[in-house]
Amino acid sequence: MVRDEIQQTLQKALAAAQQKGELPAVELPALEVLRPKQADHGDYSTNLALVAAAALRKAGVASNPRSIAQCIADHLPAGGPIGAVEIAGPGFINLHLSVSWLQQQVERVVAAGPAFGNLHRGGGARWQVEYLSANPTGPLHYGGARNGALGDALANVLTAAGYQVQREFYVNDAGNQFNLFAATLYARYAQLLGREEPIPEQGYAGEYMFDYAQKLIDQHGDRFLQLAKDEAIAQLKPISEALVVASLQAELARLGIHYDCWFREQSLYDEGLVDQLLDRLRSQGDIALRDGALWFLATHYPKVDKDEVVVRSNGMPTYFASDIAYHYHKFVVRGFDHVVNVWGVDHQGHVPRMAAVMAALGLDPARLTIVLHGLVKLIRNGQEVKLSKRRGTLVTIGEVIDEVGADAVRFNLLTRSPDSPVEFDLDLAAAANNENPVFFVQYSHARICSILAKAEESQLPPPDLSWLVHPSELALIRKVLELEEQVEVAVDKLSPHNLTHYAVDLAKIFNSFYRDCKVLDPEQPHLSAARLQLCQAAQIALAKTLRLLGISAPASM
RNA sequence: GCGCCUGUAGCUCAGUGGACAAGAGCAUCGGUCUUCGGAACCGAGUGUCGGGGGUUCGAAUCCCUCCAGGCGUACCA
Repeated sequence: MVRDEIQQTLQKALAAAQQKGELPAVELPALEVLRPKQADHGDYSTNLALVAAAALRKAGVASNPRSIAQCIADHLPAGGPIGAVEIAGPGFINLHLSVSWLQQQVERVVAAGPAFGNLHRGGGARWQVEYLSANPTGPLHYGGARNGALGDALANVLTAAGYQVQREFYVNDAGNQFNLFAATLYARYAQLLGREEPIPEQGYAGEYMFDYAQKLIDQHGDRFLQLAKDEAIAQLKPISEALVVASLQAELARLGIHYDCWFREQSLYDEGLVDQLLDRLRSQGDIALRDGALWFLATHYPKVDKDEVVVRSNGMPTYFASDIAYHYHKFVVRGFDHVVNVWGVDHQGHVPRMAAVMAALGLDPARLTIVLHGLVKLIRNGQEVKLSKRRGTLVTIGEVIDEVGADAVRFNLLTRSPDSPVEFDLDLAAAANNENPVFFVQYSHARICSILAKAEESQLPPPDLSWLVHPSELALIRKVLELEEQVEVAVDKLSPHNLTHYAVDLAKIFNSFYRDCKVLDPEQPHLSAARLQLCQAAQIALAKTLRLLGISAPASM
């Protein structure tokens, strides 16, 4: 990656200057390579001299940042990525990339192809990303789209960065909600078959329950009506779970989301893992009986101010009991090096307690990262749409895709940083359909593909990249190369939202290049060949960015 | 009450210590074009970076405080 190379080069120049005694050998903080906002400040810059001057001053040595900068600049080698060097302002060292070096990079990008943008940071470490987990009690409401888009893009980015990533959906099929779901389903099933059967109190009133019930009838006829109600519901549970999971899979596939593993909460009970771990924690003094309930004493661990019930006084375990077993399963049974859980901020209260669970299990809490994201407020007709699965007033992911389109939904949600709350106005999104940045980006991609396709008709000489000297050509090369840094940022922050902004930038810079530089010019075959290869590089970078975001990169539209 | 998050252009949002103009998209206004796909390009205007105080050579960015909104603070998930 370019920035790493620059960083190392600067480090060496500094060391060389210190070794020769031209600069005092003082300890310095980590060297920062910056991206100046202004183009005439170079491609990269560093405040190294300013930092060094401050350190010297502290050590009692008089110093001048500008002369330190000059000294470091004098030790920069020629021939690498660095071209012109300037000392500017109070002592910034501004670095311009060398033109010939930039030209060569185009070939590197094309040679890498779809692998361009991949990094070797992960070293194959086994990571799991768990996202969108929910009760299997119906279609996913729109808020889930943000969780899904974020988790999925995160998994893509981590994979590109060299981690071995497993995508997981945790199916909460063990709790009260799922029992209620099965009981409701039974009632709807009976009703469709003509038997009077009220849905349970607090049951799932949504219309979609009739759809599930109809599917049951299609597959199993009326045979559950022959059974006693309790027995029927018990038998219905696994069948209806499979039904719901299948429809979740279909709904999520429309958003481009696929999982490696659908992990059933109930399996943790079936295997006895929950009991086993509660026993273990009890014997090590982290669980105690209080007021008839069993409590996990989270306050034994740092930053936690509340204990948490694991088994209610009525004998029913809470979700938290299975959460303990679940994370044990992730780290110990399956041996993931690191786990990322993507949660809505409404679960923020559990973050410190999960750290306590990790510690109690003898695991390093740093191996579990919880990415929180703001909730989505859906606006329709200027009014907030309240979401409730139980009352049946939900707007599903599928419905929003119908209105706005999967690519636009993902792009829109991935433009925001996870921290920020989102107000999504359906009318606005639908009305502004053609003005959506996602189409701008996709259009640019289609345009490049069209040029590449057209070029196949013409005979061109082998590309000589030294023809690429136009400012718009060089700007495009720079932007293409930036993808690697953008992937790194996304991994560091565990948020891919910078990539949507990068995609818009890249598309814009390509469009300017397209205006300024005619690619296929019969009069200039050598220039055409070089520009064509640059187009290939741009297509590779743009398609890769979109792929990481989970957005389609159409060749025509 | 306490904790976490958010407050940046008319709207939707980036930027979270660096440079004499604070950025993008949309919207608005003006221009380009006999086009390798005009779903394009070029240009213009718009900001008390929620208010106030502080730290720093340098603050939208760090600290304190206040205001506004969201979420959390259950033997719910």
